[in-house]
Amino acid sequence: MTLRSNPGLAALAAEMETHGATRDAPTRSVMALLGDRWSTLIMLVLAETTLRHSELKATLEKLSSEQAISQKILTEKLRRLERDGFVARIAGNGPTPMVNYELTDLGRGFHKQIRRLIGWINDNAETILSSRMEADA
Amino acid sequence: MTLRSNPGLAALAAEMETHGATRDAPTRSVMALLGDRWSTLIMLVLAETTLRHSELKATLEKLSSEQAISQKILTEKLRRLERDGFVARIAGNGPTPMVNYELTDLGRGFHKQIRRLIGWINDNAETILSSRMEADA
DNA sequence: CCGCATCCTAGGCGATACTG
DNA sequence: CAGTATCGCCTAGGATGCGG
Repeated sequence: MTLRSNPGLAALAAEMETHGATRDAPTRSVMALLGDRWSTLIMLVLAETTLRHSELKATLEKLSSEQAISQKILTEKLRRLERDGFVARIAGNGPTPMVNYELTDLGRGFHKQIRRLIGWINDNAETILSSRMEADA
Repeated sequence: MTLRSNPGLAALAAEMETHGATRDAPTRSVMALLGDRWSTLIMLVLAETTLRHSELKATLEKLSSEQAISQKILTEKLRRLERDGFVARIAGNGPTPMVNYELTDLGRGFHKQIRRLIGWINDNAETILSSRMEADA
């Protein structure tokens, strides 16, 4: 099974090698969102309702038993999701800051994929857990 | 939209909070595989063919334009995939080491999910890239 | 209320050298 | 060939304080 005989895999691998520069294939950088600490959870929350920055932070705090997200990271993650077009940032123009975040159509599409993925993992959780218990024994 | 009124999200969040201890819900730890440097690529390769450790390393090197995987990391990743039951390790009992790795049925199922995910990202790559270009401008 | 700058820590990852 | 041990880098993430 050489590289030459398998262009499909090579193409996939090439996509996976890119890291998010403007013109790079987005495969790897988008998949990285699934692995990081907050991005997925942020999208799960925003899929339910549009929220302001502070409300979003509070909601994540309620949902997160261990630790709250820092403002810095929340802003960072939202910026990144906004850059990719998954989240829209709507700033009010009053005297006091008032910034709303919501999923775009693209974000909703991605959210569906996330839910499907979580569904598969849940469907196979028993198998995975029993494998772990056997391995750790 | 309180936590109480939204048990579905709370359940999802709870799963996402766990980190891979033996009895934890596997959601988060499995999603983390999608984000790391090598796990996904390893599964893409093993989905095509069973390989020995050294062959796998060589294949990953060919596919990876930038950098090769270190022996240490390859072993580490394989151990983890094996623990979760995605990969099977088949050691020969001859005088010279001869260890084959292949996907399990569970691993093949997971691989299908990965391909589906990559497919969605590719289908939406144009949108994502144009969003990035606009954001970076 | 929102975001930025600074400093800090933990963990992923890699290079190298060494065993059976 | 397969795996382990040691070392060091780099970056995601967190704590805190300031500015608009």
